[in-house]
Amino acid sequence: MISTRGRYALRVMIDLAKNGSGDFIPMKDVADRQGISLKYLEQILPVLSKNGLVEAVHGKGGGYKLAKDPSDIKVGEVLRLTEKELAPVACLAEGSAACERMPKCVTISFWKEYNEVVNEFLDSKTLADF
Amino acid sequence: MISTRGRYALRVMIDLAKNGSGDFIPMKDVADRQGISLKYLEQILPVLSKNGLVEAVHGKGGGYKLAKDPSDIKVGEVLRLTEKELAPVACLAEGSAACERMPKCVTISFWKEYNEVVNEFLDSKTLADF
DNA sequence: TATCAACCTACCTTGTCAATAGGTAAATGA
DNA sequence: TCATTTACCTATTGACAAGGTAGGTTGATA
Repeated sequence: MISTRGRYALRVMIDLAKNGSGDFIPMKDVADRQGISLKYLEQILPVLSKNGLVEAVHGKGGGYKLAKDPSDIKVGEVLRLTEKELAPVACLAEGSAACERMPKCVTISFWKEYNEVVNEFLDSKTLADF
Repeated sequence: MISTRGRYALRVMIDLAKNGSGDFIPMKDVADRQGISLKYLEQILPVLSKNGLVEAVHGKGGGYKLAKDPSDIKVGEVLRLTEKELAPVACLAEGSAACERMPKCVTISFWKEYNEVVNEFLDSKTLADF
């Protein structure tokens, strides 16, 4: 089950793509339109700006806007940044210690394939598809 | 992230397929081989026998065995029964109340497609593939 | 009839989810 | 210069699920 973090992030990005006319949009507007707590969004978005998916400007007249063309932003990028883990098993996660069962594990190659199928699908979709 | 319930269930099924010579195998043997708590497996397996994936026999000489040929048991069947939810979002789960945002939701068709991709992959694999 | 094994139910501990709350830093307009 | 706006940072909280443990009951066999 994808968590609200990832789902909200995706909705925000789509909202920015639709309502973005070049200028910066305060997150308060997006939160109102989407019916999502502003405070909650505020702790989800920094990771997206730090990784170059959106540009952020403080202060009056500031807000967010997409850093790239919607067709250049993959859904997979958004979810991998915001979702804690997309990998199906712990041993395939980012900084995971090697599993001791690894040598005789008969399921690892299956889970790797699963992971690839999911990520390929998510990377085949961009914000422009919405 | 797939939970241990689903992953253990899959490993048990593969174990039964490999060590099954036609007679019933006590779950204690499987638990020992796989290094999984017997008590935990005991609350995972009933759902598999109730849904006809394995046969169970009580008492001395009893245990479990696959109810069908390994090539006739899809990984998707095992995981859908043991995993609480495979659907990516709540509104696509089994007995879920309709989401009020549904009419104007722009992501629902995307999540449906995601769900189909995952389930098709899981149903393309059987126990015989391990 | 003793033993084995599936099955049922309750409980417990730990951790994550989904927020809420309060404050700080930066940028702008008046 | 100062008030306002907006992004960003850091707890804290309540609810709930994950991942077991524990004990007992039922069914089948030797």
